[in-house]
This record gives sequence, structure tokens and C-alpha cells, in this order.
Amino acid sequence: MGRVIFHVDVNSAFLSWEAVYRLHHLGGTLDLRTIPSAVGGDQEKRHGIILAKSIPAKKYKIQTGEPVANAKEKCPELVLVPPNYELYQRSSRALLRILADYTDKIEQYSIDEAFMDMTGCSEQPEQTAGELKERVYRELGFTVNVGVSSNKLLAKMASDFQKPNLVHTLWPGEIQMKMWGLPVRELFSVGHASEKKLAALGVHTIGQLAETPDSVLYGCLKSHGLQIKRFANGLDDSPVAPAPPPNKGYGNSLTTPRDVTDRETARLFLLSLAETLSARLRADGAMIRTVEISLRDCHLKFSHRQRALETPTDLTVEIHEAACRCFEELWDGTPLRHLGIHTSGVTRTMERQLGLFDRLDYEKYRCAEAAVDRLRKRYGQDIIKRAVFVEAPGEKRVLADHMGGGISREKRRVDYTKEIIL
DNA sequence: TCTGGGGTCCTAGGACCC
DNA sequence: TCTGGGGTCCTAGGACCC
Repeated sequence: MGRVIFHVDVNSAFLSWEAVYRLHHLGGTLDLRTIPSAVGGDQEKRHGIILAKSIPAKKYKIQTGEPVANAKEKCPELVLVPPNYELYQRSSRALLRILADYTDKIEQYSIDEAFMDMTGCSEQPEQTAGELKERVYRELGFTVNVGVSSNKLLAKMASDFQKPNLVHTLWPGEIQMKMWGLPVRELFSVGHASEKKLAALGVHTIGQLAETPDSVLYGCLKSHGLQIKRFANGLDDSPVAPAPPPNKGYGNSLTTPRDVTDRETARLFLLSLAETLSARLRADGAMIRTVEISLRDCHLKFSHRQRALETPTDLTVEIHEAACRCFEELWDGTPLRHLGIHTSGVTRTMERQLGLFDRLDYEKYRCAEAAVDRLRKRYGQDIIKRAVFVEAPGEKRVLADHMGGGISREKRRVDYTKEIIL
């Protein structure tokens, strides 16, 4: 017998986890999953998009990623709840603990999805998947779909079939019957752009893609065209990788509550982003060689600029300085709604080559920033703040409050002491 | 109606070196 | 004299995922 792979996918994850929390921890009686409801960001802070929706909300054609205002138009009685990332982390860990009882070959693919290599673990995979699904519901109160097949791609496609709370198989012999009739957009890694190009070729279903000549696909989509053809034929030999691969880059970005119109405020936001980002680098023992900033202006136009550093760094000051130089070269004065810093060229050798012209005393700054890291780890993120975030007057003060004293809120340390108990 | 935040991978042109 | 070819690095942009 060949490989047996499960893909476990939490149904409407953020919304289900919130629903369970309200029922079991807040003593509520209303189950959000049974009414049109959604998890959405705060419109006031301009984070207003739909992150997850209930199955009744889906009937109103509400889609993940669409603006909250849009969703309310489609369904005025929609019940909206704010996101709670700490709850999601706890819920995810609780799920993974159950999965670990079945195999140690588990790859966490995202906060609400995991692959399991079940090869040799079960004589009847479909039945085992059903037991797993029931156990998750019994112990944790939320439902999952489980896709069962002989590779990751097919297992993932299978878990996406009818929802919720179902096990589906998609063995190679079932590909034609279960997968080839689907719209090509539903194939993993076929997005909007590929769908459009394929439509121009007359390719609308996964089955049609599977039978399109390589030369045609390469001409249209280059190597990606050949990749999605392999997927359409159910071919995928990627292993279930229990250890997450090391980061190739680190980024931090933020939509600001109000447009940024002056460079001093922009520099402050960039400092806030650089601070969280470099703390992550130091926590991982990583350094980066390339700094890129991204801007999104009030007309929603994106722009980017990057620069390579002379020497790898994990220092807030150096990343901030590089980001500010990019900013000066890039910004044309249009009011900004979003700023980001993204870094790449990761190295993990902690020995920094001190260049002849190293302008900073690296060791001195490194010591200071490491001391701040330790303080925050021990006493919380708010224990120490830069003066610029404390003393910012007026409008800047408001912005500084949104920065959480230089630490983006979503990245605050998760308190795992409050585990889910049902 | 007014669009988040975190990633990965691929392509392509130009600079530069041998 | 006036030009090949391979390799690597840098920058920019696009597409996809959750």
C-alpha cells in the first residue's frame, strides 16, 4: 500500500472557535455558527475585512476578504464579532495535541490546517479519519473536514469538498469522477490571474487543464503552468514536513487608522514596525541583508522599494535607517494608508563581520536591544517604550497609541496559560 | 463599497566578474 | 578590436497561499 495522507481543515475556523468560546466559556446560548455571522476587523481602524463567515452567512454570498461594509449590504442582519488571535492560537494548539495522538508526522500548514502522514498507521484510513473528526468535535466542540488520499495535494483538495464535518477520500482512481469536473479555479494554486489566462485558452475545468499540452501551458504560464497541470493530474510527491522550514524573510506591515501625510509620522510608524520585526529576528537568532518598504496610498496604489545592506543585521536602528532611506526615495507625498517593512536575505550565523566602515558600534546597540527584549519578555510589552512613542503630542499621540508603544498588537506575546478546557 | 497581515516562489533585466 | 558566454547579485514586479 502506498502513502496515506490526511488533510485536516477546521470548518470556518475563526468563527467556529469564537462560537465555541462563547458557548462554553461565556455561558452564552446562541451558537454563532447557526446564524449569519462573521469575524471582521474594525472598520474604524480601517481593518474592516471579513476574516471568516458562518455557513448561513455564506448563503448571502459573503466572501472571506471582502470589505465588512460590503458584507453588511448583502446581509444587514449579519452578526459581526472582532478577531481574537490568542483564542485562535490556543484552539489551534488544542487541535494539534489531538492529531499528535495519531501520528508524529504532522505538518501544520496554517493556523487551521494540518497534513498528517498516516502511512502504516491504519488499515482503514477513511474510518480512522471519521474517528479523528468525531473526537475533535467531542473534546473541543468544533468541526473539521478531513481529506484522505495518497498525497498532500489530493488530500487538501478532498478536504475542500462538501462541508462541514465530513470525511472525503480522493484516491488517484477517483480523480476523474470527483475532481476533473470542478472549475479550474478550485485547484490549489490556480488564482484569479491564472484562471483568466486559462479561460482565454478555453480551459475552464480541472479536467481540461489536465489534458492541455505542456507547450501550450508553458507558453501561457511558464513553469507555473506545468506545475498546475501536474496538480490537475493528481501528481504531488512533496513530503509531510514535521518541522517548519526556517523563515526566508520577516515582515511587518500596518494599515494606519488615518492617512499619514507627513514624513515625521511615517518615520515613527516605520520605527514601530522595525522594532517588532527586529525583535523577532533576535528571538530567532537571524539576521537579514535586504530591507524593503511597501507603501499603499489613499488611492490604494501599492509601491515598493528595497535596498541591500552592506552587512547583515538584527538591529532596530539599522533596519529603521534603511527603511527611512527607502521611504525618502519612494514617497511622492500622496497621503498613505499603509506602511510595511519586509526583510530578506536571512542568515543564521550569529557572527557579524565587523566591516572597516561599520558606522555603529554593533555590540553596544545589540546589548541594549537584547536588554529591552528580556525586559519585555519578563514584564510585558508595555514595560518599556521609546520616548518618541510616549511624548508624541496631539495627533501623533493618537497614532502612537495605535502602535502599542512600538509593538504591533497582533504580535504580542500569547498567553498559553489559559488553555481550552471543555 | 472601499478593500488586513503574514508568508512563499517565479521571472526578468541590468550590473559586474571571469 | 568592438565583442561571446556563464554565473551571481541586485532590484522590481507578479502570482499564489492562509
